[in-house]
Formats: sequence, structure tokens, C-alpha cells
Amino acid sequence: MEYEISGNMLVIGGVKNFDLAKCCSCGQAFRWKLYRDGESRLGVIRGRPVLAKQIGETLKIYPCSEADAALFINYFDLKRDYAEIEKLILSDDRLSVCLPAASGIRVFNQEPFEALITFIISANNNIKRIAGIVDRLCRRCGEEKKFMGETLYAFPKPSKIAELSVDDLVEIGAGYRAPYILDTAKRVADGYDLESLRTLSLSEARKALMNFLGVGPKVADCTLLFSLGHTDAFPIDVWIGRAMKELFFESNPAGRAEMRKAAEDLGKFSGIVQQYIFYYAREVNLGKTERAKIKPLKKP
DNA sequence: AGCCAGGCTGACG
DNA sequence: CGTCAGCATGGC
Repeated sequence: MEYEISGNMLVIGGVKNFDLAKCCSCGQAFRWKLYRDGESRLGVIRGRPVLAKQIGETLKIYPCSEADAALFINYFDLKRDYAEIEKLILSDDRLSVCLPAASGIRVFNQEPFEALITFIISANNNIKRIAGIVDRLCRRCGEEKKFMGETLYAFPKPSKIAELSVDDLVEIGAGYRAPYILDTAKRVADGYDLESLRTLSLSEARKALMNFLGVGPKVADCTLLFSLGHTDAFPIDVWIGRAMKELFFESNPAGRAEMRKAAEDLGKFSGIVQQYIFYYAREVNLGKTERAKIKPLKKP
């Protein structure tokens, strides 16, 4: 990986094991949208609107100042050796089936407050609808950015969400999560330092996050993995539950505790590995056919 | 038309 | 400690 800034463009070359389209649509981040050229992605990273375009092993990010290069390189996790991680997956007989579909996945490093709120919204929800709620939240109180002939919105500051009412949040479709979002925003606006969780142990950081209303083990793990550098945080949702059952337990029923133990054995990058498993599970629509089979026949 | 979704809360054992 | 009904909403 090497990079240069030419004009206002950050050009990063030698980017291997990276598929921008997969990373933007896999459900780790909810705000990347397809540009009208049909291949570039528009997004807002810590308040900065950017256009990201991948051409083979080259990633271009526009615009970018000298000062922002490190921020963007970190956001896309470009310094990490994913060849090493994919090698680890390929050499594990239980996980190798995931790689053809999931190769090129990377775990982005998002802003902690954005990750926390968007994953509170994610609870018992689907990715498309989560994206819709997040979009309406940003339109409601995020800073407007005119860029590339389009109107984008930054993710709202904690204080901006804290100014809303529960009814406002219900209005944008947040449903029963509305009070959770509001309570969490108020606490962060009030000075809670999410960055301080970066240096805590995984278990301490999880425990701290689970004190927020609407945050259980899964949302805590997502926040830690997707924004706070805890690469061993291993979120277990319904997709991962099905995948682990099939890949690790020969389709026998397995409890959360057993899954956690199996995940720990995957090592310090287990959370990143989880993202490959998640992508695979969704790609092959894991479990859907089996569930359809046991469904009783419809009456005439 | 139902079932499902990147689950969590609060109540109750 | 573990279990579990109930939960808003809309995609498919």
C-alpha cells in the first residue's frame, strides 16, 4: 500500500484484498450510496463529504487534503494485512467456504457515536430499513453538505439528536428504539467519552456500553468492532447464529456461550473474520431454504 | 398475508 | 444467574 495526493485527490495504490462495493453494502455502515456513475460511492466521513472510487488495486478518494489522508486511510483500514486474515480463513476447514463470496471484505473504522446510534437502530431490524431510518435521521438534524451535484448530510452531532423528542424519532420510523436513541444521545452530548472505550479490555468496554439503554451484547460488539478498534469483538446476530451452527457445530443446536468460545479460539481478529462469515451467510441466504421446508403446507 | 429482520428490555423464576 | 413475551415498522 502506497499513496500520494495529486491535486485534491488521494490516490492509494497496491490495495489488495479490497472490494469497495462489498464493504459499502455489507451492513457494517449504512450511509454509503452509489454515485450516478454506477460504481463510485458517496459518503461522509467525520463530517467530510467524499467520493470513493476503486479501479483494480487503486482506491481514489476525493477530495482530500494532506491533513486528511491518514484519516481516510484509517477509515478504510488500509494499513491492515487482510491477505493474512484471508489466509487464516482459507486454512480453516470450517471457514474456507466463506471466502469465495466474501473475499475483499474489510472492517471500516467509523465514528463511534455514529456506530453506536446506527446499531441501536439495527436491533431486530433489517439492513434496508436501518439505512432508511439513518438517512431520515441525518436529513432531520445532520449538517447539510452540497457535493458533486448532490445533497449529503453529515451524521448528526450528539447534541443535535439530544434536542429531538421521542415523537420526532418515531416520526422517522425508529419505532420502539426512539427512547433508546434519545437517551444515548443525551448521555454522549452530556460528555460521555466513547473514545475512552478504545483502550479498555474487550469485556470492560462491552460492560460499559451495555449500560446504555438499547445496547445489549450484540450492539456493543458491533460498536466496538466497527468504530473502536476491538478487532476481537464478535457480534452474534441471527445470521451469524445460523452460520456458526452450520459451520462449527454440524448443524446441531448451539448456545451463545458455545459460540462465544468458538469465536475466541479464532484469535485477536475474530471480529474481522466474523464479517466474512456474515457476508457469506447473507450471500447464500443461509437457513432460508431449511426453514421453508418445515413450513406446513398451505390450506386450499 | 405473514414471517422476518445485524436484539433489547423488563419481569419473573 | 437464565428464560421469555412483547415490541414498532416495513421489506419481501
